[in-house]
Formats: sequence, C-alpha cells, structure tokens
Amino acid sequence: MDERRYEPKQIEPKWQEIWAREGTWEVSNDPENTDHREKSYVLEMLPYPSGEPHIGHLKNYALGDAIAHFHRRIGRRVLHPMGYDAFGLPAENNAIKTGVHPRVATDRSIAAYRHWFHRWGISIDWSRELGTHEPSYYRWTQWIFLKLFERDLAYRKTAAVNWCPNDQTVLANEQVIDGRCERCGHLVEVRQLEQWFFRITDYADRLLEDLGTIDWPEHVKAMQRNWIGRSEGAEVVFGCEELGIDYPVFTTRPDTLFGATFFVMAPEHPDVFRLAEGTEHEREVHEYVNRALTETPEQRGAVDKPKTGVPLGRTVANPVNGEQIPMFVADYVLMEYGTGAIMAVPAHDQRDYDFAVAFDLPIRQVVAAQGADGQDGQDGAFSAHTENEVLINSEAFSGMNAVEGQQAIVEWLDREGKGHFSVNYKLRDWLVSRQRYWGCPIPIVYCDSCGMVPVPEEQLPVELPNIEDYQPQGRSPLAAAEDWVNVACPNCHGPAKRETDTMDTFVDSSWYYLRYCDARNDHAAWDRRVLRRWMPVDQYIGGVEHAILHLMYSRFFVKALADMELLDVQEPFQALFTQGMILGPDGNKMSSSKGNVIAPSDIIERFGADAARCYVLFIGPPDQDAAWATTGIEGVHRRLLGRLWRLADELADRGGGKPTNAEEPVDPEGDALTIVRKAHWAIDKVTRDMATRFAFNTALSAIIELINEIYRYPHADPQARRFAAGTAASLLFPFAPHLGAEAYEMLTGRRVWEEPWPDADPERLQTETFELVCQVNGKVRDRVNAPTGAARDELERLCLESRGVQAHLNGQEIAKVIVVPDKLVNVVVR
RNA sequence: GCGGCGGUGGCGCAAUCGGCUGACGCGGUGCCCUCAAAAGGCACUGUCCUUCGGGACGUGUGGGUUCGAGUCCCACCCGCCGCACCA
Repeated sequence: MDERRYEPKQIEPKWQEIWAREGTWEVSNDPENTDHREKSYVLEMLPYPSGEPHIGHLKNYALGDAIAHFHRRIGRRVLHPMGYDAFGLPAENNAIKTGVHPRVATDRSIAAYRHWFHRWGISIDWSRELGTHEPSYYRWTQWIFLKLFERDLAYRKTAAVNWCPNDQTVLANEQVIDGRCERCGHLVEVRQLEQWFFRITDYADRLLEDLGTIDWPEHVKAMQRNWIGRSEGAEVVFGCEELGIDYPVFTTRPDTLFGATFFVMAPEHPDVFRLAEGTEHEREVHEYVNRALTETPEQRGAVDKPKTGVPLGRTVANPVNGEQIPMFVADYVLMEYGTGAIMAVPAHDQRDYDFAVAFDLPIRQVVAAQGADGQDGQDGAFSAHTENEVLINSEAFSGMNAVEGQQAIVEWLDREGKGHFSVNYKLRDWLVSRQRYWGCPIPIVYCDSCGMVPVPEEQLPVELPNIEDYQPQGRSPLAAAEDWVNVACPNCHGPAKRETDTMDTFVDSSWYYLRYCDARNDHAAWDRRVLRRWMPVDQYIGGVEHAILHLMYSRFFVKALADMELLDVQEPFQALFTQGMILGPDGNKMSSSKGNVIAPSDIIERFGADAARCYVLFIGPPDQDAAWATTGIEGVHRRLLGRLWRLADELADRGGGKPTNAEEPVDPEGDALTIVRKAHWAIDKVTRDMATRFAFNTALSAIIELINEIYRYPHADPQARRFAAGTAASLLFPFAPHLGAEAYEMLTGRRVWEEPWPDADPERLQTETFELVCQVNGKVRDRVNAPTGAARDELERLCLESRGVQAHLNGQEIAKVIVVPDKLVNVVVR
C-alpha cells in the first residue's frame, strides 16, 4: 500500500496548466456592454523586474489574488492584470558593469517573474500583460508627455536641482532622502541646470482636498498632506531703500509683524552678494556663504546646531511701521521654502529667538495672552491662536484679538500694496528628465529656427536607439548616438537635434493601470469608453514605500488627464491597502548582507505555492510587518493544507455508482449538526473577514477551526463531513487555489472557481441553546446552558440558581441584576 | 517639535458594537499508533495559591466613567513609521 499524502508537486502543476490553457482569468472589455455584473478592478503595484521575485512580492500578489478570487466568486467581473516596471537604473548600471544590454537583462528578469507568477498560481489576465520598456507601451507614455506639454503642464526651466554624482543624473525632490540619493545613497549636490518639469504644483490643492474622497490608510494620507505642505499666511514686502529692491517674505504669522526686528536671507539667495557688496561685511558674507554651501544637508540641518549668520550691512523697511531693520544671511533660512527670505520675530519664533540671543538683537513681544502682563517671551511661537490672545505693541492694531488682528493687518497691507494673503506649499514641481539611457525618450526636438518642437503624434514612438557605451558623463548617453540625435525638424525639416534626456521611470508607472484597461489598443493609449468600464482601481495593494512618489504622481496624472477630458475619474485608486513587510527570521529587514533572506523558490520547492501563500497571509495582520518563521509555514502546511487534503481523500466518493457530491445533508442531527453548523459559522466568518476588512489571518484560522471540527467527529455522518470539507475547500480556494480546486474536485467533481461563494444559512448560525455567562459583581462565577432567545427573567432565574453564583451570594443583598440577552447575566450584590 | 500607528502568555497574534481575555498557529509536555522511526492522531499548556471543590491575580503605568473596561475618557511611559531650522 503506497501511503497517500498531500503532495503539492502533484497537484499544483495540474491546475496551473488548466488555467493557462483555458485563459481562465481573462476578462473581456465588453464593448457591447452586455455584462452587467458589478466590476471590480483589483491591482497590485507592478513589480520592477530584477532577478527573481522576493517574498514581499509573494505576499503582495497573494493578497491581491485572494481579493480577486473572492470578488469573482461573489459575482463580480474582475480585472486582475500584470505587467513590469521595466525601465530603470539597476538594469542600466548592470549594463555598465557587464556590457549586457539592459533590454536583454530586463527581458530575462521578466521571464523569471512571469514564470513564478504562474507557479504561484496567481489568477492573472495574461492577455493584458505589458512592460513599460516596450515601444508599444512607451509610445503612449510619450503621447501623454505631449498632452501635458500642450497644456503647459510639461515645461523646461533652469533651476537649482538635485544632482547625484554617482548615478550622474538629476533627481526629483521626492527621490532625495535626507540629502541623499534614494537609490544609491550618495550625497546629492545642488546644481543649476535646465530640466524638464511637470507642473504638479498646479494640482496641489486638489491633491490635498481629494484625499477626503478616497479610502486609503490614514498614515498614507498624512504623508501626502505632509509632503504637499500647504500653509496659509501672507506675503509681505520688505523694501531695501539703499538698493531700491523689494523683498517679499512668506509668513504664517502676519499678526506678529510689529515684532519683526531683523530680516534674514538664505545663503543661496541670489541677491546676497549684491547686497553685501561695498559694505564692511562683504568678505565675511562671501566666506559664510561659501562655507554654508559646502555643508552637507545633514550638517546644515542638525536640529540642535547653534544659529550662525553674518550681517549684510543693509537694512530693509518693515512695511507696517517703516522701521529700518538689519539684514542678515543665515543658513537656518532655506532657499527652497517660501521666498528664501524671512522676517524674523524673535519674540514669537524659537529659531529667530535663538538667533537674536546669539547676535544680541532686540526682542519685542507683540502678542500676549489676554489679562496676562506679557511675560511669556517667545512662548507660543508655533502654537495656534487662541481666543484670548491679543496684539500688543502694534500701534493701531494693539488690543485686537490676535486672529482679527492678523486679518486686519493683512487687509491694511493689501490696501497699501505691501502684501496680501497667500498660500505656500512645500510641494515642488516634479522634475522628470534624467541624463540616463534606459528610460523613455522625451519626444521633443530642438531646431535652430523653430526652437523646441514636439514630435508629431503620428511619428511616435521615438524609439530608444541601441548604443555601445552606457557610461553617463554628465549628459545622457543618448547624446553620443549621433544618427539618432540628428533629425529633421518636424516643423521646417531643417537640421535639428533630439532631446537626449529620458524620463524618470515614475512617469512610466504613473499611468500603467490605465493601459491595462485597454492594453492591446493600437490606435490610442486607451478608449475612453473602455476606461469607463474599469476605472478607478477598486482595490490597490502595495508597499508603503510608494506612499508619496508613485501614489502622488499617479493621482496628478489622472487629474490632469481628466481635465483634458481623456478619462472620467478624479482618482486612480479608490481604495488602497499597504501591506507590511516580511522580515527575516531574525526580525530584521531581509538583505543578502545580513544573510537572512528567504527565497520564495526554496519555500515553494519544499512546501508548495499554496503553503507559501497561506503562510504569508496567516503570519499576522497583513498590514503589519512580521518575521518569517519556518516552523510557521510547517504549521500551515500540516494543520491546514495536509489535514484538508487527507479529509478530502478520505471522504471523496470514489465512484460506487453514485454521483460524487458534497451537498449539505437535509436534516443533520447530533454530531452531524454540530459539523454543519461549524461550516456555516466558517462561511460567515471568512466572508465577513474578507468583505469588510483585510483580516486574512483570522479568515484562515476560521478554516482551520472548521477542519479541526471535522476531525473531532470521525464517526459523524460522512455526508455532513463531506459537506463541511467541501465548504472548507471552497473557502480556502482564494488563498490556496490549487489545493482548493483539487480538494473540491475530489469531493464534488466540480470546478470550485465556477461555483458561487457559499452562503451562510442564518438558521444554521443560530443554536437552540447557548452558554449563559453568570457573573457576580462582574466576575464570572458559572456558565449554564440556556435556551436561545429566552426571556430576561428566565435568564436571571437560571443565573441565580446556578451553583457558582449561589456559592458567591452568601446571602448578600442583591442590589441589581443586569441581563444581556443571549449572552450573560450580572448579579450586583452589596 | 509636528503628524500617524502600536504596547495582551515562552513566541506570532485573536477578542469586529463596553460583556467569558488569550481564538488559530508556533514552541513545550504527556499519551496512542509502530519492532522502531518518520508521518499521523488525541490531550494538556497565562501566573501564583490550593484542602484539588476551587480561589486570587493578569492586556505598558497611574487615575476616571460603568453593574461590567484590552476596548471609552484624562495624564504619563515606552516602541515603530513619516516629516522636520517649512518661517
């Protein structure tokens, strides 16, 4: 007798082959609009293909796949596509090192990813597969660029930009973390360069407001709000009479204007040298600025660093009272924020206060708590205005409530032409050009006579040429491809040159979810009507590391494209789920240098795809980080999958003339009823966990409980056990599709994915008795069986009669009895 | 400093609307099956006390509301994440 046991290697390929051959998960765009099922667009963030997928990918796609399967089974038409974010630096850096063309390396990785997605059994509509590096895709990336260019949302300007000397390219603000390149960790330099930008700042308010319309985790919304950094205040003009130049500053506290006792400029401010010229401080200013500019952002930004600065030898006039106040240059003022210059109010701002103390400058309090005698110094610098703050030392405005005073001061400034209400943002325009090869070419041509000319749509794509030398030299490697660079001007047909920068890869991934909807459209990026059938993405799933970059850029794209009437939604991702990381067994982030990497390929080899998928979901709440434990996957393999398989094997109808079935027995009794009830309980539990929250860990534990219950009654009616096992297989299918399909087929002869999601029968969720919790003064003293739905006084009687309660009453006086029907009775004694 | 999220057995965690704390899994202990092992099955497993009936305690700390608090309120401690000289 050969032993029969759960062998994923025999089960998994069988189903993968069927799904691949039949294209089971493909879904039509339904141009006739005949399919009236509710749509569901389930999407995981597309992978950057590098080597082989890692365990985080497995979790990401296991999560999305469970949702996709669940939605299909509850009767929705589900779009669940896959693609690859295939342009990018790692493949190019690899090419520099090894000479292997980035396309070759990328396509090799893509093949590996595709292979593994099949072996994981992810239910993907493969007919929509795409790679952002394919001309059939980036043709439309270029088209979108041109659309943005037409609307002046893509533009070129010279600006101080972040330059990574290691990667030899510029970076977006969002790609600079603590002054370092987010990719290679090298210190970033600031350079004045002419670059391409997308005008995302035009959308700052809408990006902020519409966060209220989407179902995203609070922390992601908070990060976006933070990044947009909207603050309301006023722009106030300080004039330097000696040079006849006006300097506007931004302030959120215009009510403190009368307390401004000096004025500070950032070292990067373009007028600093000009102001100092000819004054006794000229040399000192040069030295200070040069020193400040060579400091690393970490050094300069150190929180407890003492305030430094140098006088400029000039004064500006405070617009509210004409007072001449001295100007300084100091590195605590940032060129990137506001106007690069500030009015300093040491009485009400900690930083200004610190500077004033260091340079012995006057401190004048202008806001005080009402009734107080004005001794609170610099307190309240950042605190919001309270109702009882009043202005003092503020001429005509003295005595006014601070909130009203602020309003009045700005209105007065506005009338005088010296200021106005203003809103400031931390968000900058998105720098999109990169001096690198492996990216989407920018479809622009420079002509000596016509200037900057967009490549006509019908000439797209501008294909990336093959080159020999990928080494960046401060300009794009494409600049060396002369055959490609030199081109006839589309306008005058004279000699012209192509733009040699490529686009940030975040441009590619900002619209891929739109292309999936109509992935094989050769005539357009998409058909607007098809988009209407699918967009927005109903459930987006990915890592929190994209909270700002990818997710903000995509939102900007959708809003801009909606404004062009190219699509009909305002937000790309209606709901977002951010998964936690799988950490190494040592609790640290997995990395090859720590030697704690768990390779999915090893895991699947040992335990199969179903066990791997279930384990990454069972390990804990899916939005939390969790450490990998090999004993954990063994548990899932044994207690969940192995035991279900054995049940199916034991209970399967093996012919015998009867049709196989796992129908619910009609009138189960005794143990059979207990098992049937547990099955309905599990249906209800799993359904609620999936539909109302992402509690896959508890859904799986409910399925384990059901399986345990079937084991507990080995001699119960086989039909009841078969029904329960079939239910377990059906419920397990979204998590472990191979075993779910296999066990279901063994028990019923049918394909589980063609079956509707089971319904919990409310009658079966009800029991005729329940365990009544009997408390005395809130402590549990007994539990007794009571009829479900019993009257309050009946429950009270049962409780009072119970042995445990009797023992604790000791003849004490009963003050009160609390009855919670079908749950508990609490006897309060004195 | 600002914003967000957490703190429950030896471990991961569960308790969904204020009602039995610790579901489920891991780990541990004992037993069954076996010539033996593997595999598998069954049972027990928060701490302390116990006359073995049971009892006391227990959800970061301290207070409060309540018949009843892991859950609500106040104050605080600790940890993680994001932002941060943002005017």
